[in-house]
Amino acid sequence: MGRSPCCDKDGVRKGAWTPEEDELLVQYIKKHGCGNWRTLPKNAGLLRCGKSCRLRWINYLRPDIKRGPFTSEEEGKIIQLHGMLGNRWAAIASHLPGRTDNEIKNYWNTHLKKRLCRSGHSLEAKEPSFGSHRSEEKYESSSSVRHVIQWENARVEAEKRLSMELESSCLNHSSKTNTHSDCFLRLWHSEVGQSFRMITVKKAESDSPTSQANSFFASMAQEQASSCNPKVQGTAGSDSGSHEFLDASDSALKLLLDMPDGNLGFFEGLEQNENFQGPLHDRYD
DNA sequence: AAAAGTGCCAACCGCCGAGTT
DNA sequence: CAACTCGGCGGTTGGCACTTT
Repeated sequence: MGRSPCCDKDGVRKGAWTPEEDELLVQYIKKHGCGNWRTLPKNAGLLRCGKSCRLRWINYLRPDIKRGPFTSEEEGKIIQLHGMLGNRWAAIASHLPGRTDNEIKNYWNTHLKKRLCRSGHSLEAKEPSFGSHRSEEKYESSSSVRHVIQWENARVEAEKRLSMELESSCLNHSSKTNTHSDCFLRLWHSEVGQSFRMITVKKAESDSPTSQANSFFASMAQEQASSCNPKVQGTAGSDSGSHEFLDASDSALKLLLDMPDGNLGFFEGLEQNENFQGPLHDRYD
């Protein structure tokens, strides 16, 4: 079931788009819409492959594209969403109107990732470089977002360690890994992790003056919780239900939120807890 | 002033899932 | 049911702009 190339390599232009090409593409789409990307370049008189046209339109020419630097609110959203969704740029972009997945991916790789790595183990101790921009100061001051960054760092580290461990366990023909890192990942995907995300949202709502913009996180978290865990699904729709759920995990979450950086020893005890059964159990066991 | 190094981002590439034939 | 097309996605890269030496 091989996949043929989307266009003939011969006679197809590559590289940067010229203003003339942009104009042709915009005019064509304005007139006819973007129905079939494969035939579009031919019909529009462009020597480009359909994919290239689609990308150019989506990432650059679309009228609703938002230009200019990312706001601190957008940065915060990206960090939180990346913490929840990982590298699912399209999903992240769908929550940031006017921003493209490519733009967000680039922004993450060139700015946010480096910043998070740099701040890595010293988030509590303010580094001068970290707080050099006003936007950074703003979200650094939000404890909820700071906690998400902590979690994001820990999660990325854990994923890294886990992949190394899985690799070495494959080499050693060992069937099971029960380590620090997958302990963290299970916690992240467990009810406790999910409720942490929800509480973070609630905190963000009350911390920030732009609570309306943050309210979408609540639904995101609910969505995540219900899709990840059937136990949560039953209560996801009702306010009272979700409150009960939050109350039940409250003490554990207080511990989590106040946990000093890198102190994963806390998780060891939770492994005994029956609630601490995230989807990763199925995934890695 | 020029070479080397670095950062950034637009665009490409290859893979995947859904839909169609 | 297999073969195929298409749109979409995420990872990667080429080249330009800027900074440093």
